[in-house]
Amino acid sequence: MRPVPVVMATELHRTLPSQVADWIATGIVEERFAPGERLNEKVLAEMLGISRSPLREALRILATRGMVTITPQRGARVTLLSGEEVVQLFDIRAVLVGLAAREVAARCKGSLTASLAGALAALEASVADPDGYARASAATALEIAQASGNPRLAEMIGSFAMAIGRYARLGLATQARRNRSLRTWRTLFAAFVEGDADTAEMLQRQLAAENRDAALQAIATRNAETGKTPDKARRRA
Amino acid sequence: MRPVPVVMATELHRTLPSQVADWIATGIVEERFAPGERLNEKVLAEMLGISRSPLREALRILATRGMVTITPQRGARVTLLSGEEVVQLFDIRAVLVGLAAREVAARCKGSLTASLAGALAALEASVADPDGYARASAATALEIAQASGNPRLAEMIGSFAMAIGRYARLGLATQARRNRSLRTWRTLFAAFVEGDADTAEMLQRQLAAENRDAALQAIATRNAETGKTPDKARRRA
DNA sequence: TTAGTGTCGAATGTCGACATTCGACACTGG
DNA sequence: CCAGTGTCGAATGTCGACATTCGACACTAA
Repeated sequence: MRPVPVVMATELHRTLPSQVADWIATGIVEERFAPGERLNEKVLAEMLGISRSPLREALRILATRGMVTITPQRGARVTLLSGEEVVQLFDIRAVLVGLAAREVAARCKGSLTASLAGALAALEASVADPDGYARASAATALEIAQASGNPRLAEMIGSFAMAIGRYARLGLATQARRNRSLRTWRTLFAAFVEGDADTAEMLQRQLAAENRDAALQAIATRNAETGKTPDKARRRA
Repeated sequence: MRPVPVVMATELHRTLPSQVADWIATGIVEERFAPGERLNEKVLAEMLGISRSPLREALRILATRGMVTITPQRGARVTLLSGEEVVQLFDIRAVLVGLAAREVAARCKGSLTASLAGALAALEASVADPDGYARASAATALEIAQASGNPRLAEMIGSFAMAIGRYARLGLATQARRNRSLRTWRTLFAAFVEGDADTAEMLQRQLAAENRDAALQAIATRNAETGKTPDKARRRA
């Protein structure tokens, strides 16, 4: 098999493991790697034309983002979450974005940042497109996180977005959900300009909770259609 | 230099990088490695009698815990946090333990778990001992996190405890602070048995915020005595 | 004296190979 | 026919060596 030229040798601005991690992450998001799928080190390394060392580091990076699960002596798999675990991750994410919203409200009192305004505009523009709105929603949360002035918080929220993005999309599949979501976003941004930190945190957590429930329901529906019990179907690919 | 036998070859229950990570982490907590100190891969590997491969993985593990900062092409250092960064980490930790407290209140309504009761007893018993109380405090937070039924949350709170433990100790150095802290703990546990999730979250966040402020003040005091501006003194060891 | 530049050394990044461990399949005995 | 066991294969874990890059020091010129 000839190496796939996804990693440019001339692209010097990032380290090799980091580039590889992003490539695999993109593959996971684009569903080229299925949840639960085994990630063979040798195969992937040869596919990319690199050694196993940087590949292993890439897998570790993805493990910290929660996108890959590494089991000692048994290798790495694309993380497959049970319904319960999805709920738990959504809950953690909810309080994190709540904190970010609180900080933004305390900072942006009076006027909105250009990037925040742009994020809201993107939400308004994409409300009819399920996939686009999901992307805009995640981008807005990340924008808020970055505007919070807490880099570590932004990093964590970004990681969660990657890990549960697949499930977040499920929760925004219907037009009714997106309409309701957009309304809450508008109220949240209003709280930003008013500098109301408590309300901002509450709204952001409410939004995350709604997304959680909608995603969970979508998962349950899908499982009922597929006839599977994914909580137990976590062995073998 | 003869290898230091800190890693038992017969200890099979954990992987080598994990053991090495814990050994270094212990060294950091016990201040055998100073904040900002360079961690030379070759030196450490020879010191432990292992190769650089497992050592590098250990450093990556510590990086995910926030105890070590890895800069590409420049190696790993023991994380040295500025006052601002300490505040930011405390803020994130505050909402995480708040979520844990909320879950515990929803679950433990009526009666306390044995381990939770034990944690409170340990707090009561160690209120006169600064270091002991700090340990008991961190242990209690971790106990609550584990009792929340959210493993990922518990893992994250544990990581934060390791990363900011040094600073948390500073905030509990005075008897007055410990007395006030213990009073809040008592109220929090009362909220647990009453099943009052909102109050539990509020109290836990309040406790974390108090610890944050006390730690920050202690840092400022220490810096004034040392005559340093640590926010800028982050270069070289 | 100082700014700039070149070289040197050391540390990290990467690689290929060997060692070890786990899972699967087949075989044997009951 | 089934349970148990042994062997085999493949994948991960570890290692030592080479390649590359960054920082430090010394040298030169203005």
